[in-house]
Amino acid sequence: MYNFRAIEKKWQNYWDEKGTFNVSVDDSKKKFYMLVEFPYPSGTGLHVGHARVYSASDVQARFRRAMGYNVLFPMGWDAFGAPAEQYAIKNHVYPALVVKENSRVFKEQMKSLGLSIDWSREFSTTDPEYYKLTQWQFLQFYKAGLAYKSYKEINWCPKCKMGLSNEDAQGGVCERCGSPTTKKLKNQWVLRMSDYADKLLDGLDDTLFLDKVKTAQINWIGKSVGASVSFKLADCDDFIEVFTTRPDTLYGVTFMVISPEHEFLSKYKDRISNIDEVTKYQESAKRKSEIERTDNTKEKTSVLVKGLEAINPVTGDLLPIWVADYVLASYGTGAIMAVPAHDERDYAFARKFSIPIVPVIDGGDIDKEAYVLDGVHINSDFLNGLNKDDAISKMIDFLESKGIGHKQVNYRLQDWIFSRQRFWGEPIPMVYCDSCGWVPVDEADLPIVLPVVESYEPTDNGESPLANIEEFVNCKCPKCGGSAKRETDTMPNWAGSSWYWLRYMDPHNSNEIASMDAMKYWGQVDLYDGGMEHATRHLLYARFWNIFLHEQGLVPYSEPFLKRIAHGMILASNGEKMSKSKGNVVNPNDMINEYGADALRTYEMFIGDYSKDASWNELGLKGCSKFLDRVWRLQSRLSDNLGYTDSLEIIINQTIKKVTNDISNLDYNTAVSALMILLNEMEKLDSITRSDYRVLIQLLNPFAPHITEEINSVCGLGEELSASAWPVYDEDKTVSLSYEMVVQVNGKIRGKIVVATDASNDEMLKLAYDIPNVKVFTDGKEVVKEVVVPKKLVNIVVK
RNA sequence: GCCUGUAUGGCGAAAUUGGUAGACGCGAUAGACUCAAAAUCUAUUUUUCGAUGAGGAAGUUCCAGUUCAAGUCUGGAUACAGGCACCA
Repeated sequence: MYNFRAIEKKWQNYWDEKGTFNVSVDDSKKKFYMLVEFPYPSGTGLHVGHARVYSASDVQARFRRAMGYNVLFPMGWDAFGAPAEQYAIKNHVYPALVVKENSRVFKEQMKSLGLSIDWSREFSTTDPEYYKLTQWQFLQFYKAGLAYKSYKEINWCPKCKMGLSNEDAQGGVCERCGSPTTKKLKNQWVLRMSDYADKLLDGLDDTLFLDKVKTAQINWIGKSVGASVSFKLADCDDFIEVFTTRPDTLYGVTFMVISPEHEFLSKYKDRISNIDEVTKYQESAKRKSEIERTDNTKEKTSVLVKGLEAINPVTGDLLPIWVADYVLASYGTGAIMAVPAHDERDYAFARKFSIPIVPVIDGGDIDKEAYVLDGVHINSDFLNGLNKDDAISKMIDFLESKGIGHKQVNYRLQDWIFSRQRFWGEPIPMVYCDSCGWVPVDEADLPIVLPVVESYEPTDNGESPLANIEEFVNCKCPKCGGSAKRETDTMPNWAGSSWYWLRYMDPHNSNEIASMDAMKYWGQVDLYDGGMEHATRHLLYARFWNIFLHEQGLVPYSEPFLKRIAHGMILASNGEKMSKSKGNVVNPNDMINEYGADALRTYEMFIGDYSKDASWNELGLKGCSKFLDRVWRLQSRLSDNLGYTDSLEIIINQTIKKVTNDISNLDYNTAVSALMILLNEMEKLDSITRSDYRVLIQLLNPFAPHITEEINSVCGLGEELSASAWPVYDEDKTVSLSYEMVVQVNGKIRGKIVVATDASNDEMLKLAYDIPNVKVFTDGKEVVKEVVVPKKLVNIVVK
């Protein structure tokens, strides 16, 4: 066993002292920007899942460097958020100190992995110099009219006095303290992201995101084309507006459903005879999450709103109005027209509450189930006999002519609620003045710094802990100079991560996000690696942010990321998620101590398809450590000769080709396997040349940078690997002169024979028929067909 | 529930995208070296019939289908994973 501990330390110190991986703008070189989602520096330290992702990014960075690129491979910390705040509340420590300590540990661990990061560009989203610019960018959103205040509901735990995510409020119970949660209406800052829905959709065409990532984004935006229709209330000159993708089924509407949050319930409370029942239902809805509310396996609950009725605009029929929580206030108008004959949910609802079902599309048997397929219209007056598309456009024309509806595009994408009632986030730089209203902080007064205090206890009324800190809250109005109060909401965790890749390009610039020169040179992120769990929100927020900055002339590209990929997770050996509570977390430090960083990196690359989850198995790591040991011991076979050994020439060229392609395609596991095969071949020989050895360690270098650099140095094989060009292969020398041809009869293998690579189809057939075992299956049979696949196989079809 | 993925030996996996299923690694078994062990090396290792040979049969979650040929394509089912807007 070679002394990996000393070797790894030696090269890590060497790279550190020399600044080997620090880069600067260099117009003479093409650039490659390798970005990986920066971590939240938790107190538990790095996880082997992190190690896989950063190792893979490092393989890519080292490979691209060898390919001649000027590679930007930076790292930083996404450190605002609840965990640091919770820790701070409990231990009365300023959260910045927690962040400092945690990120120090993370950095140390990353260094011990031998990552080729340019550490001169490190920052944390919690640095005042950084969040000053985050605040500045918020002001640009505000000044462009994209930030507004609006009342939005949040999950609320009355005991913890905290806003909760849906996950933390699952089943109407606070995950932290177990007490029942409710909803609270808060006046929140919101960014007008839905205005960018089409831009976010169209921009995807200019990217090379993985298809599943694109699909996730497209579905999240959820564009649908339909119509807005106004239903007049009976006895009243007011209208319920609905969005529907099927205005052609208007003749089949027999009732309407509104969400418990619908404004008419309070507006007309005096006319609703069963208002107590309705109010009770509204309360129960507050305890449910949207997932529970829209779960189709659960029985629909609903209350008839007595005293309010709407009128079907085409039939003139009176429509009962129901309130039900499966209708969400956040989608469309918070009200729907129900067509029970042709919608499964409406059908189940109508059946349960004995509401009439009127078929308007021919087909199916509506006594049994809703008919959701296409057909011609019936019972629909002027639409009768038309197909779906024609009926939709004719109905929209009709609605427009009557002034009670119009064509409309609807999005699932909502505006971005940008307020959090937390201490540990970027303060939103706004001031409320009784005479001037909301006023933005003067840009020159940024950053609005988080105060250093002893207690971060939450408030009783749902305000941020900042609201308790008077010296923070009280200020002068930037406009009139009168006394005013600061906004105490802070920004969501997503804010700091919505522009961090720009900052890496010019991290010490104190005047602007980054200089235009730096942003033009480093350009778009060439490869952005992150988890699938961030493929919707983070990626959409970041793209929205960047598109906006581009429109403001602040950044040179509209789309920030050229290619976004998604890696899998590392699971415990039993396939469960690793978590502290289950006690199954594997610490990379322990693995590095026992097997070395090179072995850990190689194993994590070899463990399986990078895009898929993989279960941890220490025996696999042991195997990779053995592999590196064998590479080390190959030194004993090293001769003084140069040039590839004749018998290795083809496999060396094949391996260069395979490893090059595999790393480019992120097929790290098969690249490692190809290197193992090459090593197996070399070990069969008594001696290998210096060129043989050098090419092996060059190809292995991105995976195991320390041991390869050491072998290269002690054997004097050539220039330092981190400064060497990637080996090239000769295509002609990747193909051998002969191959094993497969012979099938009726698709079953009946023989194999070695054939010259350049054999003609006729020669292949002749050799196939000559095989004794093939004769057994063809003799006396009629040959129906002969299939010849050059350089592969022959299939003889007989009857 | 909805959206998106995934499913291959005892285990992690591969398969040039319709052309030899199981490369490579782990584990296991047997052997060499050793007083012995570890380490290392060699051989075997999908199941089954056959004699440990030649060879045959079955086999990529399940059920159908397309094709000379299906892990790969089509339709349906099941299970698991990720996301569902204040976890990061």
